[in-house]
Amino acid sequence: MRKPADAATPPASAPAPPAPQRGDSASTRVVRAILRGLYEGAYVPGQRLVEPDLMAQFGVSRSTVRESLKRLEADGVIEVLPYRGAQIRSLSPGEARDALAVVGLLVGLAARQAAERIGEGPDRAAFEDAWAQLQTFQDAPESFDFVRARNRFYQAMTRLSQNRELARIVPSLQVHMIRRSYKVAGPARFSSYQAMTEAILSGDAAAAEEAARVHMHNIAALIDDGAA
Amino acid sequence: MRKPADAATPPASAPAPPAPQRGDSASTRVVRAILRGLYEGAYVPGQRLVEPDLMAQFGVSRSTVRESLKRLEADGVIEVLPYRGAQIRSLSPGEARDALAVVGLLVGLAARQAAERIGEGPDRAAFEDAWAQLQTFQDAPESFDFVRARNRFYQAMTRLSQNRELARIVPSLQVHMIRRSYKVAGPARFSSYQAMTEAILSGDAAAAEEAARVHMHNIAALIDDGAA
DNA sequence: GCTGGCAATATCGTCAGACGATTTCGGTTG
DNA sequence: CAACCGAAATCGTCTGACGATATTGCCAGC
Repeated sequence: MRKPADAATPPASAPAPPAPQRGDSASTRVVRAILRGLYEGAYVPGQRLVEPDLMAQFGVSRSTVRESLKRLEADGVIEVLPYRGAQIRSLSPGEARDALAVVGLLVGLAARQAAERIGEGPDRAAFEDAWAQLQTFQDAPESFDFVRARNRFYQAMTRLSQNRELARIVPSLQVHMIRRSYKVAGPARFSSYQAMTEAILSGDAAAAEEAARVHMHNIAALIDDGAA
Repeated sequence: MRKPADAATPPASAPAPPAPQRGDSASTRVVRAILRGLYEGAYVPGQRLVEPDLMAQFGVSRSTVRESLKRLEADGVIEVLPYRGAQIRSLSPGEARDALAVVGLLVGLAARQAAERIGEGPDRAAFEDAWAQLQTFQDAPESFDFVRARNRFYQAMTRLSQNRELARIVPSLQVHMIRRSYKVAGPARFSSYQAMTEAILSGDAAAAEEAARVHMHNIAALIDDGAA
């Protein structure tokens, strides 16, 4: 339908069925479907997302497609250039390291404030739930559902921090971590999460911040090993 | 035209003329006009932004209005609730302090990386220009143009850091600082900027980061004085 | 054969109008 | 006076269209 294709259009086929998701809004469904497609490899960095194609693939109008693209752009998943459309952002190893430096600072702040304010809100139970959920993936292979559980874990932590600015920004950072799957043995990874969680639940702000930074530092080291 | 008004609709009149700005896209003009209106007090926190009103005020279609609202939401200027429209975000003193903690971390990182990478790119001249521009406001009263100059200063610094993640996020933080005008004597404020600039230009990463944190810490102190 | 320029095409930004969904408001009723 | 219910307001989405801009392919000239 379109030109032979652009720089990158490898998978060729539709990324996912019209998404049998819940009764969310149409643009939410499209966003989620694209994120899942991204994780599953249906979209690759640099690939262009053309509005007419997305209309056909998801069976929605251009209004909805454009709304979805705006949201994905706000989350840093795609780049939109005027009159040149949207494309999946690609992260070089150096950019991934830079992004992790940012994530590390903010997650560290979230962890610290969460520990400081652990007693104030009714969100403690939600955080414990998110942690329990995350743990169920300990021995499971990396999957999109694990990524979602991890995001919910960070979201619960951020909510615990009661810092609305963090709540606004952190979601837009988590998404990056969808793409690079950091191949690390389950227990090794989970020890970081566990340290963070325990420090937060016990109200030890300094330990919580430290655990978050160590965690991000470890991931950064993995990136350097994997592609440097 | 609408109901007698909502929780807050004080200024009543249109915030600004259709904006005789440059040849940017329509949604860009609307975004800028709303930001200016926000600074000039035409919009107050909590005020609702109703799409039909904005269509009339700026003479654009609803597509454009919605596009603009999405951008303002991504920048944290407004909040959009499903089926209930957009409203100017209000920041309590506590939330302002939280937001400043976030800004402080990120600007600190930007300053540090800018100092580390000062020699690499061709952006040094742009940063010096932005600093020179900012200095012209040293003895001028606080104005929207000053805010824009300050934003360009931070943007230049962020570009200098060559950290694309920061480049993506920092703009969405600057906007907050439009609203609370921190009443502080010119020279006192500018000494912070000067310290940051000199540290960056001389490549002193630690000093640059420290200067940025001190600057944000000072602002936070002003907030606590002003409304605590 | 290669390069520059121009026309055709693809795609985007914006506009106009419409309809159902959801919330909110105001009046009626018990 | 409080709960209920209908009307209005507003939003989310759809359809179709037009000009603006970028990209592509073709052709002429060197």
